[in-house]
Amino acid sequence: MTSILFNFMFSLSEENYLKSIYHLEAIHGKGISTNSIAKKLDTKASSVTDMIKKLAEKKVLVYKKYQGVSLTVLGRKEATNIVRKHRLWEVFLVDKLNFSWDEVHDVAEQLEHIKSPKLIDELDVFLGFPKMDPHGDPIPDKEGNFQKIEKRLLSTLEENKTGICVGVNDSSSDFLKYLDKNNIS
Amino acid sequence: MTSILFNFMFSLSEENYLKSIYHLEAIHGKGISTNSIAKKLDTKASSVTDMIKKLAEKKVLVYKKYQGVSLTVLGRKEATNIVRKHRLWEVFLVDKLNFSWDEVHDVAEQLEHIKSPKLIDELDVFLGFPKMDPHGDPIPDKEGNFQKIEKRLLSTLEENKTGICVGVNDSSSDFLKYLDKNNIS
DNA sequence: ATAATTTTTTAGATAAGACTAAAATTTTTT
DNA sequence: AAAAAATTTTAGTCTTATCTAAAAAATTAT
Repeated sequence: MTSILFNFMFSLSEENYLKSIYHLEAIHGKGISTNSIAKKLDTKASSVTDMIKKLAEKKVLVYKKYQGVSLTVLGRKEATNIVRKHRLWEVFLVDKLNFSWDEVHDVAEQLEHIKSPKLIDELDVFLGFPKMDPHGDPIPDKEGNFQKIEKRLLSTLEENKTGICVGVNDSSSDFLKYLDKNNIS
Repeated sequence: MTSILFNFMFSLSEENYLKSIYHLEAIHGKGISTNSIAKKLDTKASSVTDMIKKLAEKKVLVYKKYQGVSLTVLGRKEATNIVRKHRLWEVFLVDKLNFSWDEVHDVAEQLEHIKSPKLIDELDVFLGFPKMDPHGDPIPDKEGNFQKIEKRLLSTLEENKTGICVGVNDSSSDFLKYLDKNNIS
């Protein structure tokens, strides 16, 4: 009685692979290695090989043995939509349910897999079409477009100069608490 | 990389079994048959036997071969919490996201499995501690208590008498549309 | 350029949750 | 109270997504 997946739908696991590859491509460009995916998902390289074969058959990525993978247009569209859902849910949790920014990640990881186009579009309306999530990352719109935000590392900011902190790279609970203690929000 | 379940947590499938048995007990009392569970979950009796053995080991129900099952206190607590989550999400969808009452069921089926005590408690606060879902069914509170509501069938209502429609037994989309057409809301 | 190391893939195994077919048990009918 | 029918359980198989161990290929070092 495990719920049915249509051809154009993806399992929880497939979605997590797509999202990870998407994030890795954003940093390292095309041709993501098996090992880096394994590290990101805290799994074994052999598991990754199995899954990317399956995802290649589903036309969401291109795979050639020993040469890493790249998302197709379809795969990137799918991944972007998962990111959109994740970030909209984070806004909901912080703006409406009194979550702090260091608490939202695990719950959003679950909520991002809920399948209902109407749900996410209405959530977008309800939240007032936010452009950024609580960590300062951009939220893709329905079509997958989002604004790039000019960001630089706090460590490259000169002493006594000021800036607006719009996001963090390390969203671990510990690091976010450290920022709170130093009045960076 | 399938997400980890702690001992006190239940898989998607386990939760669906608990919920079904809970609903069957509400109608038929203790001692729910293998076949009735199979029908409710649209699965095979042999699959049910496997699962109820597993759930009996986890102490959420009592099972004796050929004699059906009954929820334990722990099992009922777990099931009630799933029902609470389902119905709170239904209220959210209707009150905040412009869903109509005939659209909420499938999405709530997914949302009810999100694991986060804070999420559901804050959602309860955000919605103003609703006592009823959009179908007129009671929403259990944090402790699992809820008010029983006096309900009778519309078919037992005399002609030209009026009443307040608080719920439906058949929540299929077609039936709910039929009600809309006849101005019953 | 060959040896050592690292990465990736293959092969085979496992666990959860479902299935089919057949056996066991209970219930109903006569 | 037997026989027939229905229900439930067992036994064995399948799929998905994982794993370990070993083989293959690519990369790095000497």
